[in-house]
Amino acid sequence: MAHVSDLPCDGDGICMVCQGKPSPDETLTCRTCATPWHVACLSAAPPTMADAVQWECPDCSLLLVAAGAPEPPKAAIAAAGAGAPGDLLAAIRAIETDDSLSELEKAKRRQELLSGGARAPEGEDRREKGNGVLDILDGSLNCSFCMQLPERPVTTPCGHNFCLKCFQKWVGQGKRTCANCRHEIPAKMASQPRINSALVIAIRMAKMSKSNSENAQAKVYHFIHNQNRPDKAFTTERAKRAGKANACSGKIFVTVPPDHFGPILADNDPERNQGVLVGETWEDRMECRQWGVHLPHVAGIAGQSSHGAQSVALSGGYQDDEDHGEWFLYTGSGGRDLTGNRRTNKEQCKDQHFEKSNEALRVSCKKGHPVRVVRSHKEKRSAYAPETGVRYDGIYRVEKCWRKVGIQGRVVCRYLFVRCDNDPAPWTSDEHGDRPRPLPIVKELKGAKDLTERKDPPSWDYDAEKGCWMWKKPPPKSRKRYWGMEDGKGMRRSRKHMSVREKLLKEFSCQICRNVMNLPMTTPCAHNFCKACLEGAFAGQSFMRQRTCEGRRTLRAQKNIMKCPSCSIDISDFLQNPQVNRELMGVIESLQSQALEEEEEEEEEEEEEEDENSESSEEADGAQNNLENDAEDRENDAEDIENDDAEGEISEETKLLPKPEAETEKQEACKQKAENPGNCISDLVRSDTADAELPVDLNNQEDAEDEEANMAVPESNARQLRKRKNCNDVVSPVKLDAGVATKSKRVKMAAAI
DNA sequence: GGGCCCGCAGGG
DNA sequence: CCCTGCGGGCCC
Repeated sequence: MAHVSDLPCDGDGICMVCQGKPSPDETLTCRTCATPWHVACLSAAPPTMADAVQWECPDCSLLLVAAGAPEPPKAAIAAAGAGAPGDLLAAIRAIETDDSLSELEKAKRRQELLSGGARAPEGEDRREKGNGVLDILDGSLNCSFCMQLPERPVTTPCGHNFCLKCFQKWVGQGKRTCANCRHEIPAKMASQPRINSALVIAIRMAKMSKSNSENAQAKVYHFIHNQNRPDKAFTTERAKRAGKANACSGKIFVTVPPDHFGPILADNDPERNQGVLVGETWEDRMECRQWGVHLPHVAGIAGQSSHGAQSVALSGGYQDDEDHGEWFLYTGSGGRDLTGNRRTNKEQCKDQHFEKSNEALRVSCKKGHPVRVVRSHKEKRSAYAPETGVRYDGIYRVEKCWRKVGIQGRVVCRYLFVRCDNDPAPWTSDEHGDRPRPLPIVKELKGAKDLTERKDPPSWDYDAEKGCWMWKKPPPKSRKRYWGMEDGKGMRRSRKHMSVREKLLKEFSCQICRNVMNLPMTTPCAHNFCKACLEGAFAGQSFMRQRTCEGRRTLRAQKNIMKCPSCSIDISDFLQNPQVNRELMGVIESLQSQALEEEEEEEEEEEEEEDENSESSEEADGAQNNLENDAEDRENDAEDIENDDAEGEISEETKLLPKPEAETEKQEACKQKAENPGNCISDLVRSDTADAELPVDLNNQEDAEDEEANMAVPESNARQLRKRKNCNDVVSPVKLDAGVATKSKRVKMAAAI
């Protein structure tokens, strides 16, 4: 708009344009948001006194043209309790003229209205609609610009949420204050906003309908021996230094061949029988590799020049990369000086050509193969990169590729990737995946050479009838052998519903105390913590990552430096006036009450079930596997059932524990078979403590027990692995310990909830 | 934060 | 067998 340079007065009455302090006569107060503005510095001051009374500041007039929204967001305004933009204004004026309200109350109401309206009425029964979380999202979360639920939400340090695009537009106009409360937006956030993934999950949870169909299918397939690989990458003995830098890459958990194209489905995931879900995050490339998503642990492109490329990693290695989420421009590899002992080098000294992995990507482009994409936290310039670790973002296709002179002056290979996945991307609150979209206009194509575009129909394409992306041609035949486990026992394990309590812990836990966030705050770097953790007990301190002697990662308080506990970015400014993210808090509160209700319901159901035949489930499972009828297998089946339940509802575990004999028997067997009996003893001890603590509310665990609490969720999984290993072959204690560590450290952010 | 160094997997 | 590689830990 015209008011690019317009800025209001700050909290101290200082004009943000001229830095002077105008007298009351020289200021104009917006009738909508009540912000004072310096008349002399306005690009368009009202012509008459009468106009001045009715004057509306540039920000508010901007609000009403709904920056960033293609059309007036009538629906959102309707949801906020007003019928049209005019009604919204009328509502604001009504607040202004209400003498019964104090200035503070007025401001509060104005903000409620502007941020999408007041919360749902207190007395309303949320469950009646069957959409508990959605109700609290009824406007309270909306972006102040477009009045819709934030699309790719970003959170300002003052705790207000906006769409990424609206925010960027605002910042692009030179605005450096929050559109809601006028707090300053840090320069770093203005230039590099990061999507608040916890909020994405919250919004999607709210939007998601309850009809989550479970598609548990079992299929027979071949396995090859993968037992001789440790679960975790481990340090070689001859390495001079410890750590993953000198590591073996670890066991591959999925049963896809290394040249598998497309998503990794439940059929190929005997560990969990759910496949790799969009949004799943791992600590590093090694762990990402273990789930078969992107195999090379240094290279960015996985592929063969004669076959095609299966996956790419975006981790900020090439400055030419350009990320727009649903589409991005990728740079090929090569042309760098890697002489000596270097593995990477930022400097490009040679031209790139379509050869090796660059050619592999071109093959995928020509054939229209699906390419898996992971983003790493190392990509700092992209708003779509995860805050931590490596995240699977789904399937993309290479629509075009070409060569051009890169930023460093040498020729680079370039690829246009466009997303085509059946699941929504981790940054969008859409419930559905991609639809075919027109190709973006790429400016640099003008100066491109060696342009390659697909001529034949793609092998992976959208089926309009079925409404999903799928193979339209047979996928390229694998030239390699399967990874995978020798036994198929994992296949019988069915995917369990995740309880609301578990979802809460998984998606909304504070990264300091590891409990569900209490008064959540979002840092400018888009990490979320409890208010108390950030400013209370740890006031004036910050944290640094540190390894314990066992190699576990902990957070240690570091005095006098205020760095984000998650990413070590300086957040001193934020900590001076940290604000709670009320919207996120609303979602968490609602989920907490939902969890309580769910748990109550389950207790009732359990009581009912107890009357029925308690042995039937075990019998039924045994019948499915009549080919393997020996006693050992029967025992393993029982174990699988137990572990399934342990991974599911927490309350289920307590229920199932009245089987102490079976448990002890197995432990005894393990003890005898394992080289180091200590593992099994600790196993016993561990399960004992877990049992003892389970009835306690997980939220109330002491900080000192953090590590134990951390272990509690993935433990059952790790325990099962260890048991299985112990019963199948003899494993050295080093490998066993390593297995536990991997499981406890893996960050999982399953997008499908 | 930058430089150095390491093992490893995979392509060719 | 050699070369390549958008890792990762540690030291400075």
